[in-house]
Amino acid sequence: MGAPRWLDEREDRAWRGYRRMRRLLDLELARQLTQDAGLSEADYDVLSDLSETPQGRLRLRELADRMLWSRSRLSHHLTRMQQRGLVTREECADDARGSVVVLTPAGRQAIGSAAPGHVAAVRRHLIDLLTPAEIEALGALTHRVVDHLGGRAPHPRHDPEA
Amino acid sequence: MGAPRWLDEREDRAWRGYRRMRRLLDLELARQLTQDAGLSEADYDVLSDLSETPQGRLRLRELADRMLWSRSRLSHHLTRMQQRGLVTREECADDARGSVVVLTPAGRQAIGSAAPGHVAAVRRHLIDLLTPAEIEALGALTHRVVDHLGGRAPHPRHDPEA
DNA sequence: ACCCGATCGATGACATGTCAACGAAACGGC
DNA sequence: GCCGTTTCGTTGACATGTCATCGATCGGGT
Repeated sequence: MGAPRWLDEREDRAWRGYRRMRRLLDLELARQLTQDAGLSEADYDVLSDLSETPQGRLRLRELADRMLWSRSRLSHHLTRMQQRGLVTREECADDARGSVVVLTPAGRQAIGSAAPGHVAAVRRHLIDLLTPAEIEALGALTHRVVDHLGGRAPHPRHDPEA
Repeated sequence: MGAPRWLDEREDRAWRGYRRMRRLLDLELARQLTQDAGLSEADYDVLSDLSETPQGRLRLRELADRMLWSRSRLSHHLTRMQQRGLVTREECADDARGSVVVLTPAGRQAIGSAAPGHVAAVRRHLIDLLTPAEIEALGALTHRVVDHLGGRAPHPRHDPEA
């Protein structure tokens, strides 16, 4: 590679802003969730994805893929959530290797009461600060990047080699 | 609070896109850094911030604040980086409590050889996928959010109480 | 039916991040 | 100067994430 093309002033501003926003937003949303609902962001995401399915049940593998988590991470995390009574595991009917993650009533309750406050915080600290055009632009740009990156294997897998 | 104002379709698209982009970009950049330079993103950020100062030296507290890290996290991380010879600690002349983090030659070397590849990856997977208008918008919007959130205490401190 | 490679999920060792507590030093009112 | 408060950085216990590995099962080719 020749001389590296550094970021110009505008690019640098966008990149730094992005990273700083990321961090601050994370801290604030995590703080809000813990305080108001006793959930971590990870907990919230698991419950949220589960509750978006009609039955509140998903194969572990399916859930991991949707969340872009490793199966290992999800397995560990579910063990902890299970101990708190938010989810349970069931054996999978059509695949004896698999297990199904199931939302418990307590889990439904938890996500139900956490969601309004969380969404309000997302609005207060992000969405409501943006113009409609910016929201549109953010949607477009992030999805473009996701499509660009998403083509690759969903997980840290060794690429097929060049 | 009354009925929660959920996100409408466009807002939801932006929010989900943001979170997915975040995750994918992280995975890819971390992969690239580890593979090509043997550094984690955390390592890179520490070295990067240090190398942006004229002397390659910063008070621990100052560095932690810039990075939005807790002092504890930074202290732990520096211990590990120190063992790898990337940084050292020196006593602080004007404040006997303090310590100064100093970039070693090896640290300079590391960031120097990692930077081109890292910037190239940032371009390839983000910046170069955006139009100039989008870069401008991203810069504006992120900085607005940062200003909004940044007013609060830089760290998980108990708020002065209402 | 049988193999062989791939997939599923769990697990343990280890890396990293958080949180509360600490001792030392600095600051500020008196 | 002295005392109480705050700040600085470190530390240890613990929570969380990663990575390599495992046993079980699945599935396709023959």
